[in-house]
Amino acid sequence: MTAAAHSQSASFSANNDGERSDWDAGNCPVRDVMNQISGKWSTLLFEALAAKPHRFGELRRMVPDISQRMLTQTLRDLQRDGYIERTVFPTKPPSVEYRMTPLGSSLFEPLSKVLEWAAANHASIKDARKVYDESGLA
Amino acid sequence: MTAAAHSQSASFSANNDGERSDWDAGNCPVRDVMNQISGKWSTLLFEALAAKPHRFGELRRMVPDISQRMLTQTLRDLQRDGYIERTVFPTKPPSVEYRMTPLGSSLFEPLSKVLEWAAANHASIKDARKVYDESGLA
DNA sequence: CAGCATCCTATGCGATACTG
DNA sequence: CAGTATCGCATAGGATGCTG
Repeated sequence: MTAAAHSQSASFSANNDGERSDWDAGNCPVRDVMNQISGKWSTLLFEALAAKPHRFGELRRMVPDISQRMLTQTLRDLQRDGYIERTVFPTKPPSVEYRMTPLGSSLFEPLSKVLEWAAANHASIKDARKVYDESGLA
Repeated sequence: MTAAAHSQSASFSANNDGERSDWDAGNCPVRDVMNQISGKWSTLLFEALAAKPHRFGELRRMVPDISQRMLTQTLRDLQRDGYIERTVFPTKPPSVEYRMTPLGSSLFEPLSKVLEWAAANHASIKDARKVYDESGLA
């Protein structure tokens, strides 16, 4: 179907039957997926795990600003959606490894392109903001 | 630099100088850009405007669940970042047209790939969630 | 038609303290 | 080491009513 199923015309709009506003919540693929990967830390963790698996403490050091609460929670959410896999090694003290699943890797492919775009065009955006803010519309 | 500058190793982690946690806020391109496009409605509006320009009321009908408050605000934010352009036609009553800028289109290119992925893999994700939730870890 | 102003709630996220 | 449990706040976003 591609994204075209969402874009213009009558796809997610006109419904002359007068029912189903079923695009709410988990029924809209775009929102359902974006909602997850758009968390404050999800993409950073994707990047961190893209190259190779890492342990909890490693991820913590790689993304220094994250709180352990959010690290735990974000990892759980990503695992729940099937993007990453959690493996516990019953050593003492325990060690836990997180790695991307095939599903996660397949998402990261297009996603990484967006992240590259972000890095490449960050300056343009900051410029645009400056222009907008200084045109007296603030 | 690409996304690799963010991923593993010492890029955004180890800083033996012991200063700058400057990745906070608007200095991290990934977070700065993602923060915007990850709003609840941003991607839907991107899709809506990708094909052709639209007026306020049209967008409202294309994304029925959005409140006009959020429609206005999201459009303003996207305009501020330089993704879309707002043109007022001084007719009576007034009409306003929104259209993608080149910057917006260039972002939508990689972004649309993610949205296509979302549509294509939505089922897998819902499955993964089901499995996770039913494995008694809920 | 295309908004702006106000009020209110839900929740994402951070800080801190405790555990197997 | 790799978490869990509480508390608290800031803000994204919804509902409603008014305007040029």
